[in-house]
Amino acid sequence: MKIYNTLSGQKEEFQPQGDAVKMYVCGVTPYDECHIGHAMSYVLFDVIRRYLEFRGYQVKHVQNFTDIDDKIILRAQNQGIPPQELAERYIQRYFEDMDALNVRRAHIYPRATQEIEEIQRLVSVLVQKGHAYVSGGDVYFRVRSFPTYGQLSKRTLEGMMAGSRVEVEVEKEHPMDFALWKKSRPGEPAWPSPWGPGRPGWHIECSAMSMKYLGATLDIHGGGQDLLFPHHENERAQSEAFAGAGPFARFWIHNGLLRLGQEKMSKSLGNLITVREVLEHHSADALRLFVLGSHYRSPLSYTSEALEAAERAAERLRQVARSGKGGAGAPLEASPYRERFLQAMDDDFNTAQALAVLFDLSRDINRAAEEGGNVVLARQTFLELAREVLGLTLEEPEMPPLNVAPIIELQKSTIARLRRDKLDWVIEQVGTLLNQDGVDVNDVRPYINLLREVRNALRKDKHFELADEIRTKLSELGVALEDTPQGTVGRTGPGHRPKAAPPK
RNA sequence: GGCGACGUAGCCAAGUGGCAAGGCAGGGGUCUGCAAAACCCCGAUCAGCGGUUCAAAUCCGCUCGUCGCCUCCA
Repeated sequence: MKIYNTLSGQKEEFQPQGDAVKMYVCGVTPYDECHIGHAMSYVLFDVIRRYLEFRGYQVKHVQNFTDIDDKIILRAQNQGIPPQELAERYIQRYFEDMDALNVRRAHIYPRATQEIEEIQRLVSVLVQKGHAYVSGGDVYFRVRSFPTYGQLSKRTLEGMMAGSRVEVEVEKEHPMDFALWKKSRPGEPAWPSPWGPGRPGWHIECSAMSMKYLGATLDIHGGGQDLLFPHHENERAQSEAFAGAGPFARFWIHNGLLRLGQEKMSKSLGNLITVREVLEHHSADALRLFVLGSHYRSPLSYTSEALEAAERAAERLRQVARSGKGGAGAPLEASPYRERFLQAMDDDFNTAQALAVLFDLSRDINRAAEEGGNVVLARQTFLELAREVLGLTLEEPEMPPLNVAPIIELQKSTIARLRRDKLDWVIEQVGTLLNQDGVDVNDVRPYINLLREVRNALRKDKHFELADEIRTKLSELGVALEDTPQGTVGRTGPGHRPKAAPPK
């Protein structure tokens, strides 16, 4: 298995150092909703973890919450609530969103505020070793004490200075020195420390937490490309300076960033689309397919059209998951597809190619089934790869919120016409059902089923005009009816909006 | 200004030296009462120019265009 390592700039053969793969992924700063850039990143690392596990590795996955920082403090002040309350709220949101996306939970979710002691221990040692110094209640890391500073992000101290957007601050020895510990201002959260009351700087919490839970050398350290500098560069410097040895991480993995239009989607630009918003209109499978359809190191542009295309692609895969078992003919041999899939994933997690294999397999399963071949085992392979590795559920999308009134209306008009056609036995059934009261969205399903039954009866008697009208109207309501040799099936969900949708 | 990435069919997107994956959309068929689904058939010489090579989307150079990081951000 080869993985592209940001540090070396090339693909390297991956082997964990011990029995378990030690994987640390930078988590969120919980002060706002998760947007789909987060979704992209965590879905990718979810697939990476899933694949490692699929390959037989035991994975220990740690992901942090940086639950104390300037933005949390500021926003909490604006809302008049304690910072911890704000952080807690968005941590819960994070879990809800990621669960909805079928992202496996990490084994440990440490939080910066619960690791203050460990953080202070690191800072103390760095000061002792001469890698950090105290300045007016702050503690700074001395970048010039770490010879390979800049190696990860491929830049030099000189180069960074040349940009000269760096503000020169008098209390620092070097402009690129960064805070390990920040003196608290009045009203801000503060913890007592040898350097006075304060709080951790950004970066140090990740070093403290990763080393505490995973040891001095990680197998994999992941995050978005926007964290490469300064966050990861600094993390690496302080961690290796602390340990007095390296590497801090054997493989650095960075995902490309999600764009909206021509720009990066980011909190600072305010061009956010939240995970929640997307899941209102699309299935989690569609979002995963959208993300996995391109390479994780490339930037990806979000458009609603792309999501809709992914939804239809998801529907295609679901179709395979739920279709028949084929016949008793020659079985479809799935191992070649499996091989190709693994080969793609082994090459730096080429999910786009792996997905192409899955689509090839889908087509061949359908074809073999049509020709009477046995596709039971082939489908098993298909489901295993799609579900376990790519984290797709392939389940029917949730019933969308349906407007009950038009469906009842449709029933009534159907009944009226049935009367005309003197199909008394149907009327009786429908009438009985209509007498129920307390109808709400959750009671819609039986009505649909009833209409389907009515329609089938009509079809049997060749009343196609009315049968088609029922189908068309249901379709407009977001309910698809498909006549198959096995009978009529009804489906609802985001993938079933009518093709020629009425003006939105 | 410094560093880096990218530019492949209508759209999205793999492919890094040897006849250009896959998805969506579109056209033509098969099946079906009709639809839907499914299956079959149909599409690009890879931003432009020059070079290396028997052979380049794939290597080198230049040009044009887009984006990212350099400040908080997955």
